[in-house]
Amino acid sequence: MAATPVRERTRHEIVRQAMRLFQDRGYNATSLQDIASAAGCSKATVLYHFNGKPAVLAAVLEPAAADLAGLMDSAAGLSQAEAQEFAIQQFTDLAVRYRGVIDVLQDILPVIDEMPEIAQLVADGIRLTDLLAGSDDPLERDLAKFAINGLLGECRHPGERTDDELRNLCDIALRRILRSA
Amino acid sequence: MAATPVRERTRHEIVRQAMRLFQDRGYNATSLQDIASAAGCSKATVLYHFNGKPAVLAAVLEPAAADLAGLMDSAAGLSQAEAQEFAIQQFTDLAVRYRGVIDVLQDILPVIDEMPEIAQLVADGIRLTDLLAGSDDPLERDLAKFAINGLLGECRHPGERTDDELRNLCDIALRRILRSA
DNA sequence: TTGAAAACTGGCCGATCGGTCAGGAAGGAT
DNA sequence: ATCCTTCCTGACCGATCGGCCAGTTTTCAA
Repeated sequence: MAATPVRERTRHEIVRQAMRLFQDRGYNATSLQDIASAAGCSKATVLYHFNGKPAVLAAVLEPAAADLAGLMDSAAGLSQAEAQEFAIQQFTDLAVRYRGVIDVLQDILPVIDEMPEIAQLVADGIRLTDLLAGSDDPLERDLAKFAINGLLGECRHPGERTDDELRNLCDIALRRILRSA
Repeated sequence: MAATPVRERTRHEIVRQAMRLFQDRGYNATSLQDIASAAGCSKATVLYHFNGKPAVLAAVLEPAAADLAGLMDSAAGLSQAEAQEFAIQQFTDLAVRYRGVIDVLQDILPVIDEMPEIAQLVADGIRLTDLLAGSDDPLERDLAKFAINGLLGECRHPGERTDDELRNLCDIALRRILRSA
């Protein structure tokens, strides 16, 4: 088969279990041993495939980071008003699609600046906030940050809401707080 | 002097330094040794005055918890509409007054249910959410939770905003999202 | 001044953490 | 079957954590 399937299979299982555990207990409360046990391998194997615990986190966040980066590219040539509407729609969609992953971000925030592995994701997130603001007014920018914080918190406790319910809630909340409906 | 001033003096210094460190680095990233060093005593002394690390956290949160509890008492006999307006004003005020303490709560959230020491604070916080909703409509209740999450996040990074700026931002954001202005 | 209570401390404990390393097992091309 | 690469592991390391305890110092009322 293409390249080495065994390598990818193990890596994928590690990432899958890490995502599940990060969601359940948070990043800090999940040890490499926890991930290894859940993935059916040894802790040394996890560290063979990933260069440290932050690298595992980066792998977990990678699909969301890639989608967000693509989203920001698409918004490049838009006007401020267009970009805001685009951001509301696409970010709501992104939040729903990666609701579990977003949940993981919660207890990384205090040390997120010390994680070069996800610096691009953070940078894109900040740019998205600017788009959401739809204005250079400091108040509107703060409100956009307020909205994102609310949305991040709302993605916690997955399973309490269906995807459609979450999508609807996010859309309403963003439009109320951003005054663009 | 009244009772034992030496005891209270040490306890107070420990709590003061713990609050500062919890704000700066977060609860989990702050060790008992860090607190002890900052307070100018030994780790054993911290554990002599407080029955474990969660007890230190509870002491740090205590003033805010007491004010919140009093606030909930005051709202007892109000109508739903009155209670909502009351909640918006008082919670904004509370958030500003204890902005540092609220910041501390952030990285406790994943395990907040396993901390009996602050169960009352959590319970009052949930009741406050109900008041803010101003309605039994599930959507409005979710939006209230959304607003609280946004406000919690906004209290992060103290010092970037003055108290008045924060108060104004919270008031505007709450009224926009709760549709009660 | 004295002696008991309160306040405090150094040293130690078991557990757990992320991470390293030498070497064994598995797998595929020849 | 051979051999080299890839994959994987048990054992171990140093550091750090929260917490405990025996014993010392300080405080203060009698």
